[in-house]
Amino acid sequence: MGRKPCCDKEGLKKGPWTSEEDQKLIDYIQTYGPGNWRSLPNKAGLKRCGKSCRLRWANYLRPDIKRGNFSFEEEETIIQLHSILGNKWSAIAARLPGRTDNEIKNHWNTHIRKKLIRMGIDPVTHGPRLDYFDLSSMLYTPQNSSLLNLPAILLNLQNLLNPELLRLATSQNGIPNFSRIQNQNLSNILVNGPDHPIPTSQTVNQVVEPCMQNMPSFNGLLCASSTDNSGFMSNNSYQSFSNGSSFSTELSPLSSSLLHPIDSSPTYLNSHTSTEDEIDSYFSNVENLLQTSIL
DNA sequence: AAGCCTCACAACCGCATAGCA
DNA sequence: ATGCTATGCGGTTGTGAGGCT
Repeated sequence: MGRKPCCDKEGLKKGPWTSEEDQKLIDYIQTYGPGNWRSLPNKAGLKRCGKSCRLRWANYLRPDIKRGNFSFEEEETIIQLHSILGNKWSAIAARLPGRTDNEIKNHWNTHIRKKLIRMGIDPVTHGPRLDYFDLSSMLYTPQNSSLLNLPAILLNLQNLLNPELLRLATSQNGIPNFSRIQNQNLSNILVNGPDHPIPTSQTVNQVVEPCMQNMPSFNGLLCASSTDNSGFMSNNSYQSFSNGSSFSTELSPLSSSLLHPIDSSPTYLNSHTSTEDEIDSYFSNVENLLQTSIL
């Protein structure tokens, strides 16, 4: 004997709910409570299956649902939880009062996922994307001497680094020839960001680790910063950069202080929308600038 | 103005699982 | 222990709005 369908498909309405249907469902649930979803449609006078009623109530009609745009803190929380829980939308929703799993899932797929991709972060692993940018040509062109590598690396880290700490680190650690480049306005790019943002690259993780070994003060430089919803880097995201794309399995307390940016300046973490053409153009400009700065 | 395209979000579908008889 | 049912969950699809050509 096969499993009975959750509801009799005959004569049941599908598709968008009308305001009359919504009102019937609200009236019924306010009077009797949700109770048995299977029998609810008949009792409430709805030609819908119980599943559809439950979904409509849970995702749209429930009085405690928070509508409207996701805040920066909410997005940060989602990213952080997703890095730990994966696509466990209901578990994520449980930690975001007023948000439904469906809403979070949709927001992830339509907004957050794309933002992470634009930033060069794999939305599945929360580590650097391996298929997005190949900086090896930039780092190892014949014109490049090895001295070019670190500034190039740092340019690509500008999304991740607190500029003040970056300046401190570069001055304290005496990166060869870097001060000369700074004198030629490269520091402005590092600190203020270019007109267009650059995403984190596939090679960032590969090149940062040796840097970190040589420069212990780099640990702790990675920071989250944003003043609006346009750009962000979650704690786990930058943790994953700093420890080789693995992250703590222990969920840190989701206090707002943890999520607060170190620097509220909107300038250096500038990840507004950019096309791949713009990104290509940006890298081309950076390469030219570096070459003219050093030669 | 019309057709096409893209995006965001609501809703659906099928599977998993908990709970109960 | 087993089978059935209701509910929960996550992936996918459908639809409408807005932008673009």
